[in-house]
Amino acid sequence: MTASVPPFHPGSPEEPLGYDPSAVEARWRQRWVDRGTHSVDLTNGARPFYALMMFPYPSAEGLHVGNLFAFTGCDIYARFQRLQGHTVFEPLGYDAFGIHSENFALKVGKHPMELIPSNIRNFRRQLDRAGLMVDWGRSVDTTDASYYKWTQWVFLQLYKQGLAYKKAGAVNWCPSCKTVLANEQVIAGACERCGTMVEQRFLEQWFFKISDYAPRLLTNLDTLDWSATTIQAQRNWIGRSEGAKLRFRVLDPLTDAGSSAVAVTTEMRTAGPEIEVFTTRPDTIFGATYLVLAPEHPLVDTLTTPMQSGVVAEYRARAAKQDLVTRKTNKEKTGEFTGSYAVNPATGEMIPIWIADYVLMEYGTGAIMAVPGHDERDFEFATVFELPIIRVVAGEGQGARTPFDGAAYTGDGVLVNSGAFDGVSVGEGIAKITAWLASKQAGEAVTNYRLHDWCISRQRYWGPPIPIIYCDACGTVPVPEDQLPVVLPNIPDFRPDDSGVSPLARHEEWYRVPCPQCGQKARRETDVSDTFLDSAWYFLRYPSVGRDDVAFDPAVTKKWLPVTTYIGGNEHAVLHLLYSRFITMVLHDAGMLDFEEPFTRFRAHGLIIRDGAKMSKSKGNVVNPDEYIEQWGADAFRTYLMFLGPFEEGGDFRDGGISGVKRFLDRLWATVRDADPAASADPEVQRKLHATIKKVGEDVPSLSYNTAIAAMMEYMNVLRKGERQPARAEVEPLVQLVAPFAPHIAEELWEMMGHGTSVFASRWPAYDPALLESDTIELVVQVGGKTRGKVRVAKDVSQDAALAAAKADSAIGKFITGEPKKVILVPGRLLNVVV
RNA sequence: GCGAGAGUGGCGGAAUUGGUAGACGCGCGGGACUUAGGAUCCCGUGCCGCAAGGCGUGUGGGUUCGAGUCCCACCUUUCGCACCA
Repeated sequence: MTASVPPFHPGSPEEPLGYDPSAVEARWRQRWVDRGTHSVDLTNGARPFYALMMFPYPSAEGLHVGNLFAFTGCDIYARFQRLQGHTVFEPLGYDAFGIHSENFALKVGKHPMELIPSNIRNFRRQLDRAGLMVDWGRSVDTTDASYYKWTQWVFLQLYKQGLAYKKAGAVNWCPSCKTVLANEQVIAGACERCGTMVEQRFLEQWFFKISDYAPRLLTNLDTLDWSATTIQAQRNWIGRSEGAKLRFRVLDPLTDAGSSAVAVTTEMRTAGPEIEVFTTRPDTIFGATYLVLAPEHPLVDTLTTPMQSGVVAEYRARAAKQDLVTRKTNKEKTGEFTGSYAVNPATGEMIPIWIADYVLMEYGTGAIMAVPGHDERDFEFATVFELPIIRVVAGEGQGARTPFDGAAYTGDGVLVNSGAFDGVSVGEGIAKITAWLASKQAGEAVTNYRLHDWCISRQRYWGPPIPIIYCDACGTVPVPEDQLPVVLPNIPDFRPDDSGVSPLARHEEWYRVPCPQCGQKARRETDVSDTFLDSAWYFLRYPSVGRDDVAFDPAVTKKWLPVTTYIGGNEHAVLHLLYSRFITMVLHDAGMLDFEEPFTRFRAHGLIIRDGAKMSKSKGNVVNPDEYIEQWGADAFRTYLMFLGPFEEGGDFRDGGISGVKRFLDRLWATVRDADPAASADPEVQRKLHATIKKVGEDVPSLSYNTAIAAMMEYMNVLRKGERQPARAEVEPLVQLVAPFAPHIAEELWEMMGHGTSVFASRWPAYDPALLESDTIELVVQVGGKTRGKVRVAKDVSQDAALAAAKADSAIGKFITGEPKKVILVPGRLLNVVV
């Protein structure tokens, strides 16, 4: 915690008599616990409202302002809903497994099992201090066996449905650290910790078949009340694209090897295999002059001719050695010819088959038909290797022979050099050519998704062991549900080694177990699961915390789920939210949930920045919430965070700004203290009060916290204008409006005004629409579109009367020269006189 | 490159269906109370100008009685995805 001390002025700011935030806040923290204010009756609570926030990773650094910003925003929303008469369930827990904790533990030389509990204690202290309405009786800690028992159970449900399977997948491997790395840990092809160049390894991994759910995950998005940016991100990630799968017949490599002069005709019968490609542009098939397979494509061995086998093997080895990130970033085209040819089903011509790393095994079929005339990447490749480029689409002003000007033409147009399809538009051509090729058994229309299966294996220590046992006789056997949890053993040597498998694989005493089916010697799966699995179902657990016999109780789940409102960061727009939706759908399909979308409403909050940059230790601009809360109180800090800017966009943290919010709370305190209990409300003040109740009541549910606070400040200025003495009736509702933002002081003031129960047991004040308007208004007068002044007139003034009033006003009248050409009256707003 | 968003005072940010641009707060200036003020309270504060007035929402056009808001072109910038065929 260096360089994070904000430049406070020495000495505490002076507070109005009696207002000591730390004393007030301590008192109410205790009362809330004593009175059980935040523990919810899940069985009988009326009008259930599940307010969810994204649970934090309990780091050793402690709570980040970003966390507090998100939690406060959620808490305000939840407290507001409570004042609306809902029974609000606001749980919070800890997402404490994963590579972050593990790496940190390795760095400081402590064991995560010792580190995490102390981090959690510190988090809990900070969270309590912030005044959140959290029901701590129902918290979760993903690293606790009572929780991950059910995470393992979730895995088994997927396994049962055939949605969990094992296959070899590519991972990043650091040969120096001897460990698997996540893509984010690879910086420019090197390991982020030691700088060694990272390689690719193929390891057997467990996957979840989320790709089966791609169409549903996509179409359901239309039914969700979510932030538009989040929906968009999911759409892009799922990446639906329509096109065709086309089959290219391969010429027999043995027959044709080395005889490039052979005349190939469509009549030539060959016994070779077929290559399937995916394309979104089947209309351009007449321009497909070669095929490209991913280096990892299973057909490469069969296709490679003896003459080419040396260079191909070398190229494949190089591609395999390269890490995944660099391969996808490096755009220079490389590749090798396999020596084989295929037949273009449209032209009947012989085209060469290449391999190149710009074709990815994980997308489509791992093979493409290259149309260099109309695809930029293929154009680059064809240029490098001098392959033929044919025009098959002509845009405006182009013809069949228009040369390419150093680039592919990817625009719209009509087909040319395409036999019977010449003159057909691109759009029509896609459908017609697909149908034509389908009639020749050479392909069919398909929809492809970018989303690929979710790899959940981690060759690491700090996670829930995957509940699988391998038996020589019975094969892969799931751990029976009644034998869960598979407890993660406390081992001192949890550092990964060069074996490429989890540290647990070094512990024979742990992984040697009898087969649950036959009793013979067997071994446990030694990989642990991805942290995203822990968080993909935690919201199902909260209401059922304490139940050791089920993951989630059907009755309580039916009452409380799906989540009413989820508020969280858009950094989880894709993975966490998508995985949660997937797991929910799977459990729904298994008949365990009666809904298939877990989060009815989701809102993404913005990011807090400071000095124009994201807060980070390396930039030295991190704010320590403890110091601010100590200095200003949690109420002021909460309100200030919300006042920085629009909640959904984030804000710029400036040290000086909090004083304005604190002053507002001080004035609120003084106003209650000085209020005259007997006086009746001043009509003008009351009008403003009702306008404020309306405004705040509209702004809070739309998360416009900054403008809600501004409105309350504005009201305070009216209330105390010229040091007037306030009437109690004028300030009492304001205390209720402030309550969601600054709950401690609101409780204290509510009590000071003689209420025996919590302000949160009161109901949100109502406003009287009749009080909002007065009989006269200030009408803005423009002359020729320029504002010249304003006149006070009756609310429903006629145009003529308004014009007369404007002329009568000397400051305005002098601009009205001659007879007006046109007069526009916007009732209640303005008058524009055109001269 | 693709997708989504954002450009408004010294600063963070407000602005209903197109209808007083700059709410609210910070900062700054003046005053009151004070031994004192970095506390509190009051008043002021977009820019130019003594004033009348003029000019102002990234740039250039357009629509309109009237544009921060709508349309066209462009510039800058943030975030996400990125050789996705």
